Amino acid sequence: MPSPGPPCQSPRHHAHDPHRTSRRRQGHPGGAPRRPAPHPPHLQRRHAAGRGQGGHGARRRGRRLHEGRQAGARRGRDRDDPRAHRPPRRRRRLHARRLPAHDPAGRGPVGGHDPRRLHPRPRRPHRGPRRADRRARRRPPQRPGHRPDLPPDVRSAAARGRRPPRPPQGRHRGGDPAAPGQVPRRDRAHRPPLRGPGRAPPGRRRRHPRRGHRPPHRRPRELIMASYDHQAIDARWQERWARERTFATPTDRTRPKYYVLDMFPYPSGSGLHVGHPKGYTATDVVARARRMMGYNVLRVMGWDSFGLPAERQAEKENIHPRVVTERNVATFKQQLSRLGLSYDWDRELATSDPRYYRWTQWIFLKLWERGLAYQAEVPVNFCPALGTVLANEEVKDGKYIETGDDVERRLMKQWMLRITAYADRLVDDLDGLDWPAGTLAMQREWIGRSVGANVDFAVVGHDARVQVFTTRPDTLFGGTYVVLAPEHPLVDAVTTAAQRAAVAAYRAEAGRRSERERTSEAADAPKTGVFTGAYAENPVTGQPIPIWVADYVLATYGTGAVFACPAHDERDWAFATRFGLPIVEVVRGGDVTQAAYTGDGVHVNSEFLDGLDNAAAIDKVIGWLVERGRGEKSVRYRLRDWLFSRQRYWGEPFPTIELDDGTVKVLPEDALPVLLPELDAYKPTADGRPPLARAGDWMVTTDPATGRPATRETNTMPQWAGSCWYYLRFLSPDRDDVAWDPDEERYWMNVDLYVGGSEHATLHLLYARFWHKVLHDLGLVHTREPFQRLFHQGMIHKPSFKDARGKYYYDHEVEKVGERWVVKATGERVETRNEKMSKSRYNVVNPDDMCDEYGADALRLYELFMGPLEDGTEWATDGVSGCRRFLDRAWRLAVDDETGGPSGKLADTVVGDQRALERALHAAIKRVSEAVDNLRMNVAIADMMVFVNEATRAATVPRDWYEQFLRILSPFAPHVAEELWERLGHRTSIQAAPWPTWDEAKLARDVITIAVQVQGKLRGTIEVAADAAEAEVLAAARAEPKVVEFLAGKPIKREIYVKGRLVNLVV
RNA sequence: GCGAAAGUGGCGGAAUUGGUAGACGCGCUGGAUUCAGGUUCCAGUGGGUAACUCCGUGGGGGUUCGAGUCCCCCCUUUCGCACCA
Repeated sequence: MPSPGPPCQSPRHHAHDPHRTSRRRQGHPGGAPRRPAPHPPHLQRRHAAGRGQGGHGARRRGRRLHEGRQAGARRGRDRDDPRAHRPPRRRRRLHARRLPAHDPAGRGPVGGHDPRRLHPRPRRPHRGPRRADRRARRRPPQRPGHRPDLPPDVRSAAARGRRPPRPPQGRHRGGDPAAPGQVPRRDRAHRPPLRGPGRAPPGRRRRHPRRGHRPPHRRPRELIMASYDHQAIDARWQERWARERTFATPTDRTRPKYYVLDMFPYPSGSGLHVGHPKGYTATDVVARARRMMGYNVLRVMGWDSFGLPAERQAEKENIHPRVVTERNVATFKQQLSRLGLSYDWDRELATSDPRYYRWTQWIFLKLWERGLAYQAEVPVNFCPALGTVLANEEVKDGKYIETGDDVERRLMKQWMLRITAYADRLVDDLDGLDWPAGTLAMQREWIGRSVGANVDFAVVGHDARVQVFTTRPDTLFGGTYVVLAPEHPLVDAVTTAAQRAAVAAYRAEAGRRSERERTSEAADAPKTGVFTGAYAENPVTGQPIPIWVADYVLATYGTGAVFACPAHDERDWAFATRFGLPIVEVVRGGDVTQAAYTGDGVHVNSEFLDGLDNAAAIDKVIGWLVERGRGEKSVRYRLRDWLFSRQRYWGEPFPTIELDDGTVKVLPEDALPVLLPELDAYKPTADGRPPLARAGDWMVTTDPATGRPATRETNTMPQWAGSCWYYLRFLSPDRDDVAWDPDEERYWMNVDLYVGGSEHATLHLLYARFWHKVLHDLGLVHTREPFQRLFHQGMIHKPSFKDARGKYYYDHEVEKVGERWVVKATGERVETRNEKMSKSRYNVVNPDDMCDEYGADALRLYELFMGPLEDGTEWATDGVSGCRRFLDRAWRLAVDDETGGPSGKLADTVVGDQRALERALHAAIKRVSEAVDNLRMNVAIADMMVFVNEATRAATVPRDWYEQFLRILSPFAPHVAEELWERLGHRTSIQAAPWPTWDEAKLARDVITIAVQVQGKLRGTIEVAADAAEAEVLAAARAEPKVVEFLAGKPIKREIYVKGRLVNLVV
């Protein structure tokens, strides 16, 4: 898909972050191998870091040094990196001990003594940076992420960024000069010196994030405690999953299948931001849960890797687009890998790989064979800035939707695909799909099928007829004039001498206005037009009516001519009123002197149509016209054929040649793939031909059939081509003899769940459906539609800061002064808006940073916890830490903070009355199970939190219940879940454990609370047995003291009882 | 302009689809633990009020015993479409 998150796309964005680009370049000299090595991500990382001098960590640190006053302190702390001189392991371990949680009930693993007494130096969680440290570093006032306090938002810097230190707790700090409100808590200068050598350095990982600088040996396992070591655990399980091929696609065919697919990304140079993984995480939860539920799951990832940005970047750096692409893919893959997504990486594919695009070319041959591909001299949208043509769909308001570059009309010979031949099926087959209603509507609208009639109007005094298309032939009796588009071929012929000058002037004027102006200036602009002096004969009344020329009639739609019925069409009404043309009512229902009436109604003034409603009148009049040869039924579409060529290098070459006599023919299948030639430049040639024309040797060829000289096509296919069928290639990506294996296709298709952004609602999804239907007609796929269920994840937003010139700033470059935001350096005012995250808006949050700091599981949870999957929400890094705390609590249920061993909290049996805990467990199982279907992940996570809170409060937790919980947690937080599962003694992956089931009976309560209302207002609650009879409940309600008070002795007129919910007493 | 969706605490969001508004998380307040920061744990947290209570789901009407939920009008935001005959 060209643009997963549109903004990452444009090459101009690269310029904004030279650090990153250069860092990447250093880290991956020569790009990454195409078939990635099977190394787990963390290992790859190490390699990468090892290669670049200094490694990425150093580089990044260097960058941060510029970021403000925190830098000095940070650097200082780096210097006494305690890891440099670690104490012997044993001692470390003692220091690393975590205090046992306070146990109010006096039970638990605390034992007879308090280790604190033995160790004057308190230990702190060994793992995981402490929150304050993180916060301080992560978002010093000048750091990004820190300004959630947008103008309307009151939780401002005062509350967060500039929060005063906690007031002294008692007298210790009574005399502290650092009085509350004066000294930012994060100011390290005021911190007492801390921690001995055993202390784990807080924030360590942040300063030496993933690349390089890893400690020479791994932290011993027993030290992984209360706050679990996410770095070690994430890496360990990712490595293990890769080694054991845990997510390999199953080959047995006895189980039901589930094909869950993410819209594959265009690997832009900007890398991922936290907006990308939202959909991927959701599908990962579905995939992991479905596996546990016994499904064979196909879960794959690939790259939509042809495309303009790589080509432009290649020009800029003077390297091959392939190199740029490989570099970007390596970055994307590395970032994705850290999230622990359960892809079968063996099936990774890239559309720019000749092994892939060979088959894209092959499908083109099929389209050709079916007569669906043709060349035509057509007016195209040419974008001079890009040097290429664009499909209609890629142009909006005269600009390229991706970059905003201007687009103009030109006549050029182009490849076209006859998608219009499938228009009806593309509309009709939408009916069986489980897609968002809005997307279905957009597709229907885009295809724009309208059913109506072609009607012929004879021109008075000429041997010519004007054919019009109309959806309302029933209003022909109200047709009081005819309008031709300015470009209509009959204009010249019919215009009278007297009107010739006026018409010519009008046409010249209309010609000067671009199509864009004419359409986008919209319906509200006053209508313009000019009379031709000619008349046409109304085919039903026989009356002569004037012929006008007006640009509200489009030359490109229908027949370029309409008959006007001002009484029942708003545009005609506006035009007729302006130019004093007659308005004749033919459908009752409105006041046509005031406005057009477009609704249904009884026909009048219409002779043989009188008394009929719209539908019946339409039928009847068409029959009447057909009988007399004056018209016919007709269906028109807004959809046009698909302009399928681009004047670019980095795309699929067409498998076609042109012979010396101008004949165009396709190459045979065995000539595939037609490889892209190597070039030394990727710009168009001096004479304006596409870049491929630079490859003289490649271009000149012979017709394999006849041996005659021929030239190759120098256009390439658009980026949509590769994404039209990738879901099929995933079925057998390693086969070179077929595009996909038919048996695999029969088993796996169609895609059960397809998740991606709504920006593809029309383009990609329409094109892919079109190809799929062609393949279906060829017997190559067995389903009519490719994507049974579609879901759009919402966009993630963050505040952006922009000055009057449109320049964006990072949030650490601005500050809030009073109610306004200004640039720190210059004091210039900036405007702030919540915008979708993108590199170009300087408001991205990098998932790598989140993984470093909170771990992949916390990030995954937060992505889904933020809100409904389909909604856009504002990113709040604090929310990630909340999810991390939830995981920590879940961890502590099983793992003792003190020893790193079993917590002792897990019991073999139920102890006492634990029905509340059991209810929470079953509620969570139910909610999570349902979420796998309805994708309401946020509430599912909330219910798991309830269980953990409940379990934390409990003295003991039945081990079996805890394990059930771990299993439902595992799709969301797989690393932690696997680790805990293993620590509980399981040898096999939690992925192999069956999905737990819930019991509705366990969700019930014996005693329920009933709300009691008087006059509909809540006055009290009563507790009754769940199975209490109505009379009993009502009696209890009437007896409730508060209720008695509000009844005030008045007679009860009515008693309403909603079982299990409430009682309402009406007096 | 047309169409669709949505407006709920300081914030992100719940609410069994007409039945106790504010689940869960963030933030905040207090307490315990701590030399201390942090962590962890406990308690609190829609607004007004000393309290009784009253007011609260964008605004205004309405239906109903009962409305965040249904109906009508208006406002705002987001996304589509933009003279498609």
